[in-house]
Amino acid sequence: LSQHVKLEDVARLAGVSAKTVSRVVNGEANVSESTKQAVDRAISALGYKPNLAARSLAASRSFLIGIISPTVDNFYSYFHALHNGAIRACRERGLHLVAEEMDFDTRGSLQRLEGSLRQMRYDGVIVTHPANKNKHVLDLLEHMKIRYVRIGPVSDLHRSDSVSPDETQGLQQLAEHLVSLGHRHIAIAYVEARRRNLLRDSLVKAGADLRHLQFVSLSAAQDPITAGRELASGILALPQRPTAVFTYADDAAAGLIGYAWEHGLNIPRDLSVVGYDDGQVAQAVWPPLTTIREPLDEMARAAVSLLLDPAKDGNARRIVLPVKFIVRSSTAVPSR
Amino acid sequence: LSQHVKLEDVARLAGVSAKTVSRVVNGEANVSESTKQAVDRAISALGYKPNLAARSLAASRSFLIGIISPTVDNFYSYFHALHNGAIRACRERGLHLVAEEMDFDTRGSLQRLEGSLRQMRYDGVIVTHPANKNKHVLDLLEHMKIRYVRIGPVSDLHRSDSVSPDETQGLQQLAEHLVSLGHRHIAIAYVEARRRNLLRDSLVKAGADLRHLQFVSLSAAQDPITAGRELASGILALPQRPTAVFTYADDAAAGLIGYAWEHGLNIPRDLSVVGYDDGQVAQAVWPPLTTIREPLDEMARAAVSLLLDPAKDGNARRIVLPVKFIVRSSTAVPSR
DNA sequence: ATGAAAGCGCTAACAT
DNA sequence: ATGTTAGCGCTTTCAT
Repeated sequence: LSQHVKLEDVARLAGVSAKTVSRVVNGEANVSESTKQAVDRAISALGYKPNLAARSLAASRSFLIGIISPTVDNFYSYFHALHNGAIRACRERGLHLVAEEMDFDTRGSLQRLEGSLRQMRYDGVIVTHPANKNKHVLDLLEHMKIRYVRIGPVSDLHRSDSVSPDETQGLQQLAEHLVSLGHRHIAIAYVEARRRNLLRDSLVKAGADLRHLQFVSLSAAQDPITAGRELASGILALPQRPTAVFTYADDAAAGLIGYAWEHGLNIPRDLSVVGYDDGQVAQAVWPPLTTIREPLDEMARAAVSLLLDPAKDGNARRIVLPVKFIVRSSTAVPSR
Repeated sequence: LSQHVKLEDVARLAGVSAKTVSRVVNGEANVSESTKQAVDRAISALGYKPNLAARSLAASRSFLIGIISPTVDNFYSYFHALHNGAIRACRERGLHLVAEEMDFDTRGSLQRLEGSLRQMRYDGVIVTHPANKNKHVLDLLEHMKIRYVRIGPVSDLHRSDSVSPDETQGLQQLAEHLVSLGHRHIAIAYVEARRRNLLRDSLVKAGADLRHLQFVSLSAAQDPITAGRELASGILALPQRPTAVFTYADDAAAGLIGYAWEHGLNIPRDLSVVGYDDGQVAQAVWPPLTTIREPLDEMARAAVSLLLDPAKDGNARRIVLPVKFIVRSSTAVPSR
């Protein structure tokens, strides 16, 4: 595939003038069916996508829609928070952020992304979960020679610049918090083995007895609230009920807490609960959640920085930002 | 103010070449302090902003950063949902969405917006709350002759195209739901008088006795969760406690529910609760909230449509989309 | 129905 | 330190 296919290239292949190609691209009338087809064939053969900048300049329209909305700082969700941070970082540098939404289920989403990248010619691209783990997306970006930064926990660090949360310290603080409150029987509900292992090791380091820890694996596909309720039901049925539970997401913790109230338990008196994310839900439930917050705003800013000042050597750079452990009233001294 | 100030205009006023102006704009070295100042003066005198498209084309960089994130459908917040809808609607039409974040507190935010609008040359702009009620923003857009659509409830309908939720039907369903369950003493906690009045009238129409309704005004400035807790505390202290409460936001309902559990009340047995938004929080709390959902995705799509096909006559158009009333278990037959 | 030429507003490369 | 020239890739306008 060639790097930058132009209108002219298409015109040459189709054996028509550039203007005719332009007519086809813009769906103007006055094009015979036969030439239209010839042009369409040439376009898809070359993978042509019009250059947005050139188009905008000539047609004096931008093909961009703006949306004016307020800065929302508190109570946000993961992706929204990343977007906010990136928008601000861009603005400070005279850039703008464009969201490329991808549904990974749909066939053709990768192709659509490629088309979009072709025409937008981004200065750089930030890749979040789950695209940051998607081989096809990363391959595509590299093939198109587009600078990109992955955001979130990633393996193969050499592959590109990345910005990740560092959970070790936060999880250690959490472990010490629970142990110092007197918790011994602690349940860990996890989706990723990585985080389970980190927390397990932190708890042991904080003095917990490995034999008293319980691990419950949960599917990422499941709705977190339902998962939290099922988790609660499982825990309440246990002969030796833990006094504290860590869940992999605030939503799951919320489901757990709801189930507990419903069944006459009092949180945190009967069960301490720890969430993850510090999203909107963390403060909406009662009691508000002890949780862990990723520095999403700073992570997004760091990603923009990496994108904008190129590495001196060719090596992939990595920025690691510590998560923040937040104590609220969903954890307390166990009653037993 | 002139419509489209160009580099050349600045150059002429400053008495230098276009290239020199370009150097100043791009912060290149090799510009004497005196000419730099002269150029800067000319730039601000003319209100010059470089044309993004021209710049991109010449420099072969877009000044745009892309961010690839997944489609998130469930559990979203108001602005995020609007953005999602607009992003998709744009994509379907070969456009892209750029977020212009505005913090209305800061001085200079309007100027920044103006600069951004100048250089982006949006095909159209979607204006959400609270900017949709901001005279300065609307004046600016009109003065710059930029097509815009307001989204959300607006007055002065003649002023521009708009897309609004229609709450009457949804609130009527809510009113009938409560009355049919047997609720008579109902509290309405509101921020906007408009919505309070709508609900009041709906309740009366559904057969409620106006004398049994209680109205509690809340400040929009207050954190909704705290507001909900205070609301709960006020309601519990009442001699004649209502059997149902409507709150203006799910967050406030969440605060209310938390306070209730904490003080030994059972929701919905002792008190039915109704929220508004159907955001992430609505399903995270226990019991999940009976609430009202604005069709944010459709509203955003409608806004993009209005932007793209111009009105035949010059009249402002208005699209009204009904909200959806959603029954969950936070409302039930009163126990008394 | 199709083509040729000019130019959108800026920056790159090369002057001086 | 500053100016000149030639494009960037498309659409417009005007031919044919």
